[in-house]
Amino acid sequence: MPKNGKEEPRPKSGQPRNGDPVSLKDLALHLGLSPTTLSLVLNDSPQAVSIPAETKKRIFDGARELNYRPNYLARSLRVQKTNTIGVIVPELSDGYSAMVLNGVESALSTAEYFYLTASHLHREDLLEKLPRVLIERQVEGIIAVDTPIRFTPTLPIVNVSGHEEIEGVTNVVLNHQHAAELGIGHLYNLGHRRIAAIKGQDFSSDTVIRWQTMNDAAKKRGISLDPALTVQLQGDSPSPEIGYTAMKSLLASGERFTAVLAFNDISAIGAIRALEEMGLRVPADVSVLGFDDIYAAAFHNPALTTIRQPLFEMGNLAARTLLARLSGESNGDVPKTVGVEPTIIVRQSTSRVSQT
Amino acid sequence: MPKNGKEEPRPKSGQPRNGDPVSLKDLALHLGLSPTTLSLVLNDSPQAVSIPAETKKRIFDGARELNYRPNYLARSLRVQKTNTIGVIVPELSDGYSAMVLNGVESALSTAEYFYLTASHLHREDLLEKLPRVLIERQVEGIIAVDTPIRFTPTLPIVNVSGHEEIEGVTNVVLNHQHAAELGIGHLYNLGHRRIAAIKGQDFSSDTVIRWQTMNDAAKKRGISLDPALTVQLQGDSPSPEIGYTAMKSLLASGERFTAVLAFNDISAIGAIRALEEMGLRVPADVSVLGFDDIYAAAFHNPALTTIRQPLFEMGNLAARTLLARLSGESNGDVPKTVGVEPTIIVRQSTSRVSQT
DNA sequence: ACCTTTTAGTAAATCGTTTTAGTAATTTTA
DNA sequence: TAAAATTACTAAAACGATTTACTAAAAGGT
Repeated sequence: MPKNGKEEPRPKSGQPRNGDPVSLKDLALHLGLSPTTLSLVLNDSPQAVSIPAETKKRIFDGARELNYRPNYLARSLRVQKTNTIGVIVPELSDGYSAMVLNGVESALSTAEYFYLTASHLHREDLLEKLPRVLIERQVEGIIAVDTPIRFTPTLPIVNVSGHEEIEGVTNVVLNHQHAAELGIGHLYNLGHRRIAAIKGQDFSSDTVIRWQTMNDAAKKRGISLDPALTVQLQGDSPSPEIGYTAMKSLLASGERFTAVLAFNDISAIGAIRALEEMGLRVPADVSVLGFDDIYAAAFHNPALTTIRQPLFEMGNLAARTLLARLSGESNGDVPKTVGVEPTIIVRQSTSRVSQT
Repeated sequence: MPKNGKEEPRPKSGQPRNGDPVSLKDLALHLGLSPTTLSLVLNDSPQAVSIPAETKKRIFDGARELNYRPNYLARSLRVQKTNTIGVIVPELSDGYSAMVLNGVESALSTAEYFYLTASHLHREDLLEKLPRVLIERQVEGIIAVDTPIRFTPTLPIVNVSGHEEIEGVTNVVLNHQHAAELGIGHLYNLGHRRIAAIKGQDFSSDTVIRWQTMNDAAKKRGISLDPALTVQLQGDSPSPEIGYTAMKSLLASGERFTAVLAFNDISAIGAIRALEEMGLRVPADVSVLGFDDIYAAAFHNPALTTIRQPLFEMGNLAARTLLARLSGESNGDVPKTVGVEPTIIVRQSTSRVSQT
């Protein structure tokens, strides 16, 4: 027969059994001690040295018995620290963001940080609103992925694939010049001179720099990327569809080319489909170079030659950089950029230009 | 010349300009009003009717001017509501989780909820720990994705592709029986009788039920899935690699078959590579049936015939179900399961069994 | 002219922790 | 044996909101 008169079965919807959560005060009452003592002991504070081991044990046992769980909200409010950051991505299902997030999480989890994710879907209103609501939720910093910064930073920001120089923002960037050298160099060395290109969408952070560095690398070799051989991805679907559509429209123009520089692997895969529907063989008739090296790249048919961008690493680095800024171990200085290196993975979608 | 003596430039590391955030008290002081009044007005509480429009305007203007942002922690603590849920997934980069998450987010954002994501990486310690720390962070409910429930629910849980019946847990499940009928039916109707199968890993929630329903569907047609033609995926890489390895080992056994039932599209893609390396053509010599219908499936070479699982929809439904339970609009009842239907997408990786 | 109602607010309690500043009892030191 | 130090705790003030219960002044009703 239970004797505590407090127990009114509060019928709260959806919740399975087990009454309301027990607070520190509840536990203190139950043990006949003050909340202060419990807090000191449970957090192993230096002031707890004077508490005898027996009392400590009583406290730990009581906590386990009553299934005490500290309320992180209350704690965070008091200590002014949430161990939470915000992550803003364009969209989750595009593979790119997921890989970066994976790296972010890996770095955060070892630091006991959590993160709130928000997708802006390229909508201007969300680009303005999401940082605000994340800040209201007291995130300590924000990692943006392939996302333009449309607000004035009031806390540490790290932007993966960001290229704008903004006070308070650290950009994690690929060495695009090197990437272009690898890509153009590879095609050039295989004898390709008329190279078609699929540019990224305007909303993609990398579109401009990629286009520029690719052009530079081409010029350096005495060739150029002909505007007549260039198409741009349209729409924000994460499917190969848009690469397919882009290549279709290029093919419709009747221009001739021996290689295609795709903005990413996804669009390369779409482009290959379009080429093959036209009766063109990859790589025999046209070489296709991807970018990113997503999981599917190695197993596509033909396996994609691609420029590998270390997405996990970039996310990981972004998180580590942010944590360093938060912990103050970077003593106050905000790196403008941190860089990562691309590599070229040569597979079956590119080959020497045919001799005919 | 600034005259407020309060302004000591607190040199906090990493933070760009702009002093400490302004609290309600700060704003109240600045306006010569009490925090109470501001709170009433800013939240448009019924008691604010007696506050004249002019004062209201003063408050709103002041809030904008000082860039006041309510502290969500404090608010949540007081009103005992966080508008936050936890999401537990095996891993982020496997495509499956990302698609589901996308659906989850879509449903949550319209309800002004945010979510904390955590990956358990199939580690037992994390399966036990993650729910606990999420609960400490006062999430109102948890969505688990393809994840075993290793704890006693004390708050509403929705498990996407969960199959255990647990008090307090709603499972969002595919109609696996229907899926098996579609899959086996399709292959059977094309004349296939010796069907190889790639089973999922033991840690995948769907492995058992899928295997069972596929066997049932086969039996119903007077055939059976021969254990000698069955292999299981090994390892937790989200790459086609493991499908490739599985198929390699099956081929090494020398058994003959005309079709392969893959656990998912990713492994189907790996399997196709292994088959082609053996000189077997897909679908001419062997038909391959995928599962999921990920973005890459339609653009693979050959395009994958696959059983579509509406992952976005499942995530969306999971979130909507959880929100309904939280809001109490489901008045307390906890649906054991909510179901979604598969469809078969016939493309180029399956064909009529050859007449030879 | 008195009572009631409305207007325009405010003080204080509260959410669940952490932390600062004590205190009373005991033990140690001089 | 008195002063100082240690031991074992606790009361109360934060953190930044929301909310309940007030109050004082003005307006309205009769």
